[in-house]
Amino acid sequence: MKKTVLIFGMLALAILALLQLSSYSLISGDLTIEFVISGIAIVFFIIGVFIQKKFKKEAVVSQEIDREQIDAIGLSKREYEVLLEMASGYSNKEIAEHLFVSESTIKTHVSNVLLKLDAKRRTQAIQKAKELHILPI
Amino acid sequence: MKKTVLIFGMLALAILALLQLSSYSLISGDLTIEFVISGIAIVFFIIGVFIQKKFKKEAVVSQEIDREQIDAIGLSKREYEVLLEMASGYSNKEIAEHLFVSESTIKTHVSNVLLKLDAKRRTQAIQKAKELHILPI
DNA sequence: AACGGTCTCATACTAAAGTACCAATTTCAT
DNA sequence: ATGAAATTGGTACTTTAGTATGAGACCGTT
Repeated sequence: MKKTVLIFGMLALAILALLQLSSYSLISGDLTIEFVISGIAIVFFIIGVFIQKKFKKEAVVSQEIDREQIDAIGLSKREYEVLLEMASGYSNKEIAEHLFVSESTIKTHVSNVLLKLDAKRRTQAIQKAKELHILPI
Repeated sequence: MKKTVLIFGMLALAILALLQLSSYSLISGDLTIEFVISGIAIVFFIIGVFIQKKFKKEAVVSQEIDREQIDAIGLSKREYEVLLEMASGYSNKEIAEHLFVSESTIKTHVSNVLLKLDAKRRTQAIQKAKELHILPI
């Protein structure tokens, strides 16, 4: 995040410098008008591409999760937490430790998640959850 | 695809027209140099953003799988196939049926995949594979 | 021809996942 | 406050998953 700010700051400076440079070049007559304009066009085109790329990457990574879908399915808060842990690749025992409950409890939650997502295995549940856009990434 | 070509053609024409227009404007002295340059900069910046967006949209949907990563990890062709099936949520038995081999064979492949991805469970393997960009979406 | 790698399959385990039922608490809205 | 839903937990059991080990068959390379 700090990196982004830094890059944008430097970019802004570069743009200003470029504008100044081209104005002076034109006035002093070192370069033709067409050449300068073409240069400007190319540089700003590249900058546009670059910035869009940067934004897109961050937008895609933090893909929206469909909260309406979650309670349309009927997943409770706790069950959803367990689903997230499952999707992260943790075992029932590990999930139990993370959430400070017993493994039995996790098994109950997992079974409920499988029922509600109509899945036979946790891997299938994860896949279905992904298709329903209720999982990050 | 035909649409894309059309858009690009019209864009190229627009760019040329813009360049011509600004040259004439400058020569005839209707506009100041700074104004024209700024205008050009803004327009081309927007064009850059637009084009990048167009390309990205198509690229993101079918997110690239990093084939180099696959053999950097040392996954064989068959092992990767099994990994894909795992990620789709299938059981070993189902994968065996899909690939026309025995469940024993699948177990062997799965074990190898887990080893190579340094995972303890298939869900963890899937998660890691996702982070390594070797899985579609 | 010999070798390494891959793919195949089997047996015999251990470990984890998942099911079925039951039950006590807690939470929360009507 | 009362009832419904959610959370927690347990036992007992079945089913998958995963490990370890060994081995035969195939393929391409040197």
